[in-house]
Amino acid sequence: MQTLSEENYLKAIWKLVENSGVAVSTNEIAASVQTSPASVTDMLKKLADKKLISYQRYRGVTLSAKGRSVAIEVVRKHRLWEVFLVQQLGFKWDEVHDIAEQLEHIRSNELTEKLDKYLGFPKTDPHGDPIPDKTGKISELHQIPLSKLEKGKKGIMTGVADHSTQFLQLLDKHGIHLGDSIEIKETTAYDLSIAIAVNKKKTIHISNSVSKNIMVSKNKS
Amino acid sequence: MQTLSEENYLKAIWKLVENSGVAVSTNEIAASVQTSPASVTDMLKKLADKKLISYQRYRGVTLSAKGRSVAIEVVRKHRLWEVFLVQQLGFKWDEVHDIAEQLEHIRSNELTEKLDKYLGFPKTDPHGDPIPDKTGKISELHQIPLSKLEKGKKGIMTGVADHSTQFLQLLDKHGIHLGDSIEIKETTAYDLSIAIAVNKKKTIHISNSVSKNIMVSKNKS
DNA sequence: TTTAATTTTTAGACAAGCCTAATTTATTTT
DNA sequence: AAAATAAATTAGGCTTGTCTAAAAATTAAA
Repeated sequence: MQTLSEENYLKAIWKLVENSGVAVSTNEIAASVQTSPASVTDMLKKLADKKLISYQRYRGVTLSAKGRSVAIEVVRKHRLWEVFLVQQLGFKWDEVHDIAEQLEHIRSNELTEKLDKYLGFPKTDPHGDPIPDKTGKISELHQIPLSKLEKGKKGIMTGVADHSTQFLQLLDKHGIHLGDSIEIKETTAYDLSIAIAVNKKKTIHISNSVSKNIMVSKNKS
Repeated sequence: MQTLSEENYLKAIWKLVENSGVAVSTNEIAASVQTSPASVTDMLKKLADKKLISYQRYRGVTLSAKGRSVAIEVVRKHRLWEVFLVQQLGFKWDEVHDIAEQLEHIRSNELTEKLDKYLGFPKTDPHGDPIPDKTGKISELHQIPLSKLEKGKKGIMTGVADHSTQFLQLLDKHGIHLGDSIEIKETTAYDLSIAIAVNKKKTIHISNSVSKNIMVSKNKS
């Protein structure tokens, strides 16, 4: 049984490892959980004692099988609750993160499974992130940033790399939503900004900092 | 903003005051939150500093207006989540307490209000306990223990005084549910046991320790 | 109304999680 | 390869919420 704090560390480490594929540093974890490096070192010792991570001083951290499964379970709950909040309760996609951060720590396997079933075993959360199944398996996404798509190519928007309220609201303002088809109409080498057609209708102009954070699944031509 | 532990103390004090109407003792609170009297004294000081309770050493405790409103908000959330767990997710009424104990601490007014609406603004939880409304108002129940009903009288079962899994499962086994009509068929002076007719059909015999914990709303004749 | 029993509080400790400041190890630069 | 820089760890402390044992206050009993 893990404490709330331990769960948050494991989740943070999982996300960092997931993105980089290599061992993560104390500083990275500290930035991720918003605490001091010294506090992270303390916690890493505890997690190592509990065999949840593999850790050697000054050498960085990776998750053990057990630690990974705890982390994935937390992520699973977070994303399921986000689906509940948006689909059932009518929250907007930029409003659910903080609430799901709390709900993800509710302890009851039966609750998680019943919620999953209630929601119809969703594959992704409201931001397009995959929801691990009960065994911890996570479906592959085959996404690339919109910024990597060449002129003339089309994709379906299936996710975001930036989950901040600010960014999500910006997409709302531009009328860009999960599932929309996006075609690259124009690219500008100077600032890497692009013009895109959304659902074959409105054409809008977005900067590279925006297109980097829009994830799309490739389509032919 | 209160800590999880503070919320649990306030809830416990509220329930004790609600039942007795008088100031509650350190020992009663200790029994209720399953801790030592010394720990309770420590916490009472903190709660008094925060003006959540009115407290003088050796003299017992009552809630301040602010403390009462925090406690009622926690109870409101607990009972709303119980409705969700039973009505939406299909939990049985004896399975939801521990999960609701966790969910009651989730912080988000918007979540509470949306959940309330989603559930159709229920008046009572799966055990018949009234759900405080958004302003903290709690509807009166007009219940009496089944043991106080005289021979020949009828009532509608509307609640339980004992919320334990054991007791709830016993009622299930007897086929006694919220909303059932109950008529006193026979009373036995010796052991205070009674024979009752449930929904005008099956007649069953129950002991006083059981009838004491079944709450009914009186009906004519 | 003094003594005995009970209740409550104080004293002193401890674990979890966090902090800052100082030190140690690793990495980069020259 | 030595010096400078950056990263990580240790040392020492703080708060919250808990504990046990001892002391004080209240209540009940003789």
